[in-house]
Amino acid sequence: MTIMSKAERTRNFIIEKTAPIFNRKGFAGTSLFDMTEATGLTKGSIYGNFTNKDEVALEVFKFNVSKMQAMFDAEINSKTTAKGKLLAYADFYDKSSMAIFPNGGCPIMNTAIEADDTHAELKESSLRALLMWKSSLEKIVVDGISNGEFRNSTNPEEAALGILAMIEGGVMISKLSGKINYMKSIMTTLRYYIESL
Amino acid sequence: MTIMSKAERTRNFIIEKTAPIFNRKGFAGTSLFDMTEATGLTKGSIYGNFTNKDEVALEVFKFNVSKMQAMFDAEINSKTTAKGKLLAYADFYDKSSMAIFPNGGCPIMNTAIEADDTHAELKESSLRALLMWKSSLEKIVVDGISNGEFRNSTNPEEAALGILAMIEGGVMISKLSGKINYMKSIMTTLRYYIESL
DNA sequence: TATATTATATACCGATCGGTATATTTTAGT
DNA sequence: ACTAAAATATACCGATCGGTATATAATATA
Repeated sequence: MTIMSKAERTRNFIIEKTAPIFNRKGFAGTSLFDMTEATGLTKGSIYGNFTNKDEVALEVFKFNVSKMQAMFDAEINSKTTAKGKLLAYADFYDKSSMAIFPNGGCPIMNTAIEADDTHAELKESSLRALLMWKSSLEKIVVDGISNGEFRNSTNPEEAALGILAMIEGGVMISKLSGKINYMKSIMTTLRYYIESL
Repeated sequence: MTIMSKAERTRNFIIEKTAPIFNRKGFAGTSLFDMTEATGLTKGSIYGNFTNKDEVALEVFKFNVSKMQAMFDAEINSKTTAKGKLLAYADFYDKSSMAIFPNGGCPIMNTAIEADDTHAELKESSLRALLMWKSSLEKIVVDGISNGEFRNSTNPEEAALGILAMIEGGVMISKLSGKINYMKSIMTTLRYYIESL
C-alpha cells in the first residue's frame, strides 16, 4: 500500500462524499454548495484539488461505476458456468435494488439521460462504461456457446443488449414507481430469457 | 372547434416551442433564456401565461407524452390482434428511433431519471404516464389471453413490465450509443418475447 | 372607432451560480 | 523544532438564475 499524500486523500474524500449527490441530483443539479455541505470543506479547498466542477463529476462518475461493478463482480465471479453468471445478474438486481436506489440508481443510466444532449465528456464516459459492460456480457455468452451451455445460433451481442435493456429499464421503472416487485417481475422475464439462450 | 383566446394560443405556442428543449436538457438544465430564445417571446410574456417554470415544465411533459402516445397509438390501433398490437410496438421503435432521438428520446424516462430525487411533481407526472402505459399494455395481454392468442399461464402485469423495460432500456442504450442497430437487436428480443407469451 | 381589457415588453430585483485571488493554516522534510 | 511547501479557508468576482412591478402595445367588445 503506497502512502497517499494529503491532497490525494482529500480528492478521494471529496469524490466519495459527493458521489451519491451527483448520482441523485445530476451534474447540473448538484451545486458547489451541495459539495461543500457534503464534505464540510470550503470551495477553496475543493478547487485546490480539482480544476472545476466537470472534473469532479467525471471522477465521481468513474467512482460510482466502479463501485457498482464491484458490487456484482463478486457475485458473478463466484459462479462457474456462463448461465450461472448471467443468472447472477438477475439475482443481484432482484435483491439489491433497495440498496442501490437510495444512492440514486444506476449511474450509467443517470449520466446517459442527463448528459447525452448536454455534456459531451460525461456522455463519453457513460458510453464507455456501458460498452465495457456490454463486452463483458458478450464474453460470458461467447464462453457459454463454446461450453455448449447456449445454442450455436445465439447471437452474443443481441443477448448482451437484451440483458442490459431489461436491467436498465427495470431499474428505471422500479425506482420511479418505488415497487421492488416490478423489478422482481422483470428479473423473472430476464431469467426466462437467459434460459432460452 | 372552440375559439382559442390569444392567451390560450400563446400558452400552446410556448409549450410546443419549449417541449423539445425540456426533453433534451431537462428541467434544471432548461433556463428562462432557453425559453425566450425558442419562442421569441420575453420573460414577461411567458410569466403572463404561466406562474412559474414548474408549471411550464409540467404542461410540456404532458404535451411530450401525449405526442409520443399519438405516434404509436395510430399504429397500434390499426392492428386487430393482441399479438399484432404488441408487435407493433417493436416495429414502431425499430423504425422510429431516428425520429425520436433529436427531440430528446422518451420523455417519461428523461423526466423519471431527473426528477425522481429532485422534483416531486414532475416525478408524479412521470409515474402516472408510465402506469397508464403499463395498464394499456396489460389490457392488450389480458385480451390476448381471452382470445386464446396467449397462454392462460401468462402473467399480464409481468408481460407489460417486461415489454416496458425492453423498450425503455433500448431507447437509453440506443440513444447513448447512437447505434440504431442496438435498438433493432433489442426489438428482435422483444418480438421473441412477445411470441412466447 | 372609442374604450376597456388583455397580453406582451422593458427594466429591474435579490439570490445563487461557478470560479478565483489571496491570506492563513497545516503538513512534511531536515 | 524550524522552515519551505502544500493544502485549506476567507472573501470576493462577474454572470446568470428564476421571478416581478410596471409600462406599453395589441386585442376584443360596444
